[in-house]
Amino acid sequence: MTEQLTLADVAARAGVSRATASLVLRGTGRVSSKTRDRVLATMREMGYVYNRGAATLRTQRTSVVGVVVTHIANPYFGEVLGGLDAELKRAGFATLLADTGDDVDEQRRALQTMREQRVDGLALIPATGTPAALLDEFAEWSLPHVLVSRYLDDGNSSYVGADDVLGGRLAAEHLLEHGCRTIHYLGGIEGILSRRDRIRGVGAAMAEAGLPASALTRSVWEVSGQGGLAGGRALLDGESLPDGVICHSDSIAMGLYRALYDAGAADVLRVIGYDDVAAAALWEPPLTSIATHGGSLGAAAGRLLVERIGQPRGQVVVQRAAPELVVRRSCGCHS
Amino acid sequence: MTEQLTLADVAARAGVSRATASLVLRGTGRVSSKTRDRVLATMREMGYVYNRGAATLRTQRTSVVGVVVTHIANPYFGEVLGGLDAELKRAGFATLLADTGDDVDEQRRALQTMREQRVDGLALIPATGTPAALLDEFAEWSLPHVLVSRYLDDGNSSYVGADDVLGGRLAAEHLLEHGCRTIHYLGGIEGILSRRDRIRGVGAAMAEAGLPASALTRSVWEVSGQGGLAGGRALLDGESLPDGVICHSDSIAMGLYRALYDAGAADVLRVIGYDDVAAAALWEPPLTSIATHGGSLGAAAGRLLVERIGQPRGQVVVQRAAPELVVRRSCGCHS
DNA sequence: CTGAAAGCGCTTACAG
DNA sequence: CTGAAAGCGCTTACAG
Repeated sequence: MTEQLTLADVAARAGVSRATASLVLRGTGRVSSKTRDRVLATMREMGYVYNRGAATLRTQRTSVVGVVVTHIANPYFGEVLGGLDAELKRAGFATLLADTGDDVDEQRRALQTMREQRVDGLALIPATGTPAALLDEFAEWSLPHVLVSRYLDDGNSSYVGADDVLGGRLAAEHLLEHGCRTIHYLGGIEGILSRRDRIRGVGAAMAEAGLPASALTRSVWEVSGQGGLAGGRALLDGESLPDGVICHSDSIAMGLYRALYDAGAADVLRVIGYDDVAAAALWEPPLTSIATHGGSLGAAAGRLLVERIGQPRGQVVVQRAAPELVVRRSCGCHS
Repeated sequence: MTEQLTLADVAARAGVSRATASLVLRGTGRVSSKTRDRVLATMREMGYVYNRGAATLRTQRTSVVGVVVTHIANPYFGEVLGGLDAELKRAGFATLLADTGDDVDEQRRALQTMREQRVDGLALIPATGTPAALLDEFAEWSLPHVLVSRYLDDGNSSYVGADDVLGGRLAAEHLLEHGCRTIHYLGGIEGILSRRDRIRGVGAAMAEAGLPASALTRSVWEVSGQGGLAGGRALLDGESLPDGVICHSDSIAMGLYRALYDAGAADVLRVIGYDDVAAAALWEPPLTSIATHGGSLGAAAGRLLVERIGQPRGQVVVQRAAPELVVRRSCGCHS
């Protein structure tokens, strides 16, 4: 920031032209190894720091990727973000982060910043209520991007997420094996695709087991411990309890258990959570959950994005990772 | 990325010079409002996007701030990061993120990236084992920075964190009120300042209560659920149990409870956690914890950093936010 | 294998 | 109140 040592300074000291110094810096062949070593040594000795921004002006590449998330503090998204960041770093990109708080206007502002900073690509967990038309704008800007975790169906964007239909099915099938005849799907925001898909998977498994559609009930709650708590209380206040509950997230499952404990009825329900966050295994009872492996999902998104930055005209890829049922005890299994 | 519409294009269309267009863009007075409106309208109409990188080359300011953390997926750091990001955004800075995985070498690389990107300032949660000498380098680079959550005592850096001595004291005093005569401090990494400070606070409170130094024991475990689980098992395997346990984090407390439940001894100990993460209130028993309010801590760090960027020669500020004891039931209180 | 020169898109004194 | 010109620190054909 102060010194502003430039390549010209290094070149002068090393007795070469700026062009040669630049060639050495970028490792682009065509320089004798003797010269290279001398220049490199000079750089180190002078404490030269590459000015990436200046290079950007010339090359039109920033080596920065935008990552726009809905809620950093959410442990699951934290895992996704960790995997994403690691993979981007490996490919030589820095991560420009923005948290939208799941607000569409805030997201608009974040995207504007990303454009002004000329990010080379964008990983986006779209905020609830994002119009699919937003993606057309990306195409217009020719901004390579990949959707993560939440899908917007414009048929034109790459996406990495979990196979939610399968996740719902796995949870339901396990509950059915336990003999459940009625299942409640607890929580999640109205209208989001992941919830619809999971419920579809649950419904399919139940239909195959010969259960009527009425055997599957559902309710909408904020995706958080508080949402689960409120949902759990509502469930307990209802006229009849379902045999099993599939929660939209582990945090909802934890809130549900809080309600159950408060009512002195912790073992009255078979419960399955979703995401398999770190605390799930520690919970009492240990939470049976659908693992979606946020870290590797983020890493996959990172790899895909890097690929798209390399070939902007490449194929649209929609990747749905198979989730896994992790059986512990909240479903009624004993280990 | 493609179009590359420049200010010159806008100026030509609006019939003014590039200089005037630039003045309009930056809102730096000296332009008739008629001209301003015309230029602004032209920008909108043409879909012009400011190229911040180009401006940076001239102004030497990037409007980007580096945030280097040890572990994004940690829910507590996620909260800190959220508060930090919100505050930086408010001041017009974008956040360049790097996760070090608490590794010193990775941290070195992250800092190099931050320098190459010419960030205007830096918020750092230092990795375990970071030499205090690192901070001298920052001064050398004249890079405004603030340490967050973990202190390095170089007497020359601004810092925002929780008052750990007080936190330890609050936890101990509450346990003492419950009649505890022996206390174990569970987990945390050997040698880190926060652990030392908390233990000091615990020790002081116990001494004031007339207890001998031997009444306070401690053990070192990784700060995670797995660390807590291992620590809990070790505790149970020991010859005698303490009356109360103060955990270095809520995750450790959760791991401890897993060990207790597995041993069928969930209520044999009075337990206090640390951080008061969202799941603490849902836990069974609801976790009494020391709240450090990660979000507002992050926000405070953001404000301080913005201030330092504005006045690099300003005072060094060390801010220790007072933590609060949140009483729930794991300590033995009944609500 | 190396050097001279133009140019990336802005901002900022300096004239007028 | 507005315009012409220099310059921020790089990279990249193009000569030699």
